[in-house]
Amino acid sequence: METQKGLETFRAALCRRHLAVTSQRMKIARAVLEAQDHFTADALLARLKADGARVGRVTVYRTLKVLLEAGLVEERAFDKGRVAYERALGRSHHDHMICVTCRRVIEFESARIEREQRRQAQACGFEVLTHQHTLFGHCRGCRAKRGNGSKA
Amino acid sequence: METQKGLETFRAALCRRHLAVTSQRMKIARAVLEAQDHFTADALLARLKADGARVGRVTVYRTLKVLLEAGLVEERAFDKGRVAYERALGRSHHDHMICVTCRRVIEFESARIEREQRRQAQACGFEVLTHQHTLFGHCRGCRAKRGNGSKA
DNA sequence: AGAATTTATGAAACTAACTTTCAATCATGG
DNA sequence: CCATGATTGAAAGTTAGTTTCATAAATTCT
Repeated sequence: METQKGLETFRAALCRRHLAVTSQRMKIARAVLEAQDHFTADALLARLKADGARVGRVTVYRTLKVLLEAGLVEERAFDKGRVAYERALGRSHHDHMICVTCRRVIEFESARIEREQRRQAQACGFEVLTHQHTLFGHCRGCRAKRGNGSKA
Repeated sequence: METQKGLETFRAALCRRHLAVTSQRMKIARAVLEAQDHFTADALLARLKADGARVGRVTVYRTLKVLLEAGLVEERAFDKGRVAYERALGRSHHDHMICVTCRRVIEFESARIEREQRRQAQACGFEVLTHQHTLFGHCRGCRAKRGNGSKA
């Protein structure tokens, strides 16, 4: 499974930063690498606790930072005031559409957009590390339910 | 000036919502419509207070919400945990590159990206209301200063 | 005009999402 | 088995934003 590769990368990241491989850190990393969708730090903590792990909020945040810098998770700003995390390993880069009604998240990918984005950055002498591209609107389902007929 | 047109739109928005045109609301709207760059709600409040206006935080937030729904300002999620606002009137839509070192904000515009984005949304039956496209990285200046030579 | 009713305002209290602090715990080497 | 240093997490602090509610201002009624 991909998780194993991720855990190795995580170990290496800890090593590079002279941090010990502890059971808490490994548990958090494993939970993150196995996550199937977006999650908040607090949701992650809750899940770990529900699974009987003895970890604190602080350690979760600290470990997420390491995972982030190792490129194993990415941060998203879907809702204001809170950060959503998303596993980055084993998934191609993608962007998001958020339904403002039902909060559903639809992923999309466009090589054309990525290419044009790279061109734009290059023109400004800007080196892109990460990016976020999010569309907010109404998903098909919510449009069907109402507000669809007249205004498009 | 564009500000006048914005104030008219704001008045109309207040009217539509059966809200009175008060001096506080007008002062806030004027400050927003005259803002040249991105600002946070608290920074706006501080500026108004510095200018001698007697307004409270609550009224600022409430008024920003009206301005937002009237399309006169847009929200941005540049830094996590805080919302930046940006005047929307009299400016064409644009996206941003944020230098993670110096926090400089560079604006860019790409019809090609907008078009492709619309295509992607359409393919999913998604109706786009707003979007945000932000690149995080190193600006030309910060690249020149260091970390440029070897790694690209 | 003055009373009654409605609406707006903002200080203070609250909340949510983190972050910082620090005493206790744990691991490792000697 | 003790000393040293890293790790942990509870509790306190911080920040951005929201809710509550008493007061103030405006509007309507008579």
